[in-house]
Amino acid sequence: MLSKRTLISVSCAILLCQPLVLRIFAPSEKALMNLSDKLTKAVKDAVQELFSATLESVEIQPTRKDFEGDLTVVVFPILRVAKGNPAVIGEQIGTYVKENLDEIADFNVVKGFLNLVISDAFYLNFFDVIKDQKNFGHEPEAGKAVMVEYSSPNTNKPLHLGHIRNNLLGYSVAEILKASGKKVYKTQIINDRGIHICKSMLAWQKFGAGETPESTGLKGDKLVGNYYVKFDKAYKEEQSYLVAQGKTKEEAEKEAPLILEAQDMLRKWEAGDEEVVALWKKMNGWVYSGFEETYKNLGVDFDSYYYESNTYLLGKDNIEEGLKKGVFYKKEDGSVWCDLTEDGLDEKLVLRSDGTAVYMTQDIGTAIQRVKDHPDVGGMIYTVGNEQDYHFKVLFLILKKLGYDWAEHLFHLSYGMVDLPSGKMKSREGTVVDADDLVEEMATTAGNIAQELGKLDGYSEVEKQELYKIIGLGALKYYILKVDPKKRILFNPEESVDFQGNTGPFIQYTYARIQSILRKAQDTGVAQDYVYEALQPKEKELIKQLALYPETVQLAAENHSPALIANYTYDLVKEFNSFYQQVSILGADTDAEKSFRVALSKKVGEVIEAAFGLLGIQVPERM
RNA sequence: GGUCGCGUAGCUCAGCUGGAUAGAGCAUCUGCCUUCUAAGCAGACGGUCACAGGUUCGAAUCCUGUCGCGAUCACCA
Repeated sequence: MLSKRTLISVSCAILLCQPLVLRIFAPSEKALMNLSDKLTKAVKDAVQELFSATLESVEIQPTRKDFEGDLTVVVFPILRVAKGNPAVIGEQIGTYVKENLDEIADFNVVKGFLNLVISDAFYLNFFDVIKDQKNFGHEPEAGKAVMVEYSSPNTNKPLHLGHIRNNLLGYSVAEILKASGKKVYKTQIINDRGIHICKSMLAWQKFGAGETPESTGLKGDKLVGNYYVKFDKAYKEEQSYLVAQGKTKEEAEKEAPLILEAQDMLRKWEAGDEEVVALWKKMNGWVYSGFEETYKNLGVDFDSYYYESNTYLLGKDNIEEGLKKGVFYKKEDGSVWCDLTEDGLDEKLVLRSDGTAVYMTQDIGTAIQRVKDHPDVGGMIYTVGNEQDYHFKVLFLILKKLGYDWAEHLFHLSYGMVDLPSGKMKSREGTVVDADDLVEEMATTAGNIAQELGKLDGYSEVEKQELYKIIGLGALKYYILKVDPKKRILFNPEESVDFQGNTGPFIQYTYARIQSILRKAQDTGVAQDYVYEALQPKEKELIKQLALYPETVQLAAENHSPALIANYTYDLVKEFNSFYQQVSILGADTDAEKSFRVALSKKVGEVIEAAFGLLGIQVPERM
């Protein structure tokens, strides 16, 4: 049920009450809307007229490939109001619908399925409507804004493959929501304070010998990450020493000088100690510029940043408020709790007995602060791994209890872990797949393949490198985004990501092919206008697939699932390649055919580009 | 142990709100480049949809239970 929580309840409602294949979202696409509505109405009328019975709803689905037809009416549910043989009833309804709707060219009945053939004229008309439409399938902004939080890294180590999934998902879902008609704010919360940050600071202070990104040539986040690892190593050594002296493991962990020093540093930081704060600023600055570079490489961006160093004290006032409202209660020791047992959850601490905040306190405060900062926000999406499912369940419930209207529209975009064949990635054990390295490797692989194929004559070295990066990133992003976010991903660095079949490069390749045709069409002066009447089967299939784009965008937004966009694009591209193979475009027999096919190819290219844009994947002119 | 999620072809994944013979890609095998880019197309092979019940005219899909994998159950974040 949680996964059904959605920010776009309006469009959701539209989708639910119109379970039809062809659905409309822009006024100019009325042709399609009319068809699904008309068909539903016609079937109802048929049942009324033939059987004097009233039908509540009509189940219509796309006709399966193995049967003749475009849309199929399932007859079985109709049997409830009209008793009889499904084949006969199907035949009767089919006859009625064909007689009463111009768009229905023919029909056939197989078992309880009434397959309807839609006229070429209808499809041609539809294509004519969308042909020159900019932003086909994307809706203009309307209603309340949505805030999408993603990335949210710690500033003590570089980004890795896990962050990549987070970033790609968050960015893509944000873009999909925009396309579905939402104003979106992309944001993150940067975990820039706390004991873990002090660890790398302390290690740098002790062992760093004044190293800087400039002096070492290392990216700032990498440099700081190294010191985080160094701290851990030295800390472990101290522990072994203490254990050798007879201390227990737990005692050693607590009493090692390094950890005590780090804790001392944290206290100083919280007290605003100038020297510590200066060091903190310097090292965080290094990390931020390192992150910026990675984000830029990945092609993701943000509209605002929230820093935990600013927000970690937030929420206490809200706890006070909650106490007054009776949402929370205080225990004898002064700690504050929220009782969620009636909701099937536990009691949750929201303020420590010493009055300090916990993670939950902060998240409550930050959520409220965000809406204050952005008054048009009506909901939020948190892109955070599924290990925090419980945390967000509790957070959302508490915010609801506190009575915020936007709390009804919070969604935890929970995703599965990215694991290696060896198991979990562990930064301390050096088993992480570094984000920058991976992006670079992907580009290198793309370059190797491209060189073998040798189709890039005339490209400069710079252009080639740029292209390799587009393809490499395309492969990586598609590989990650085509999987349902909920599922965990097993990533094997030994087996490189595919570049053939259901992959990003395959789709990019198709796009490049289309551009090649369009360039030639331009050069040879193919006419823009045409009069076309009879569609080839492959042409029809392509138009049908194009027609699915608008609803796919809405569905992806509703389900917060880039995977739906990826799958759609793959289907479109497969359809196009099949068409490309079977039907000659520039070598068509007549000018009308040629013009129509060029226009069709152009539109397919535009939709590929738009859909891939929603995944954050670029498309190349050649490859 | 409680709670949540996942389990579909050798591998990686689709399968919408229950509907027709469960679909793709990779891998293996067969064809197709003197015609628009072969990162392609066409085809073959491959599945007790984890297991057992139930609801239904109809279940991979919904319900219950079992098993397996993962996550989570802190005055950590």
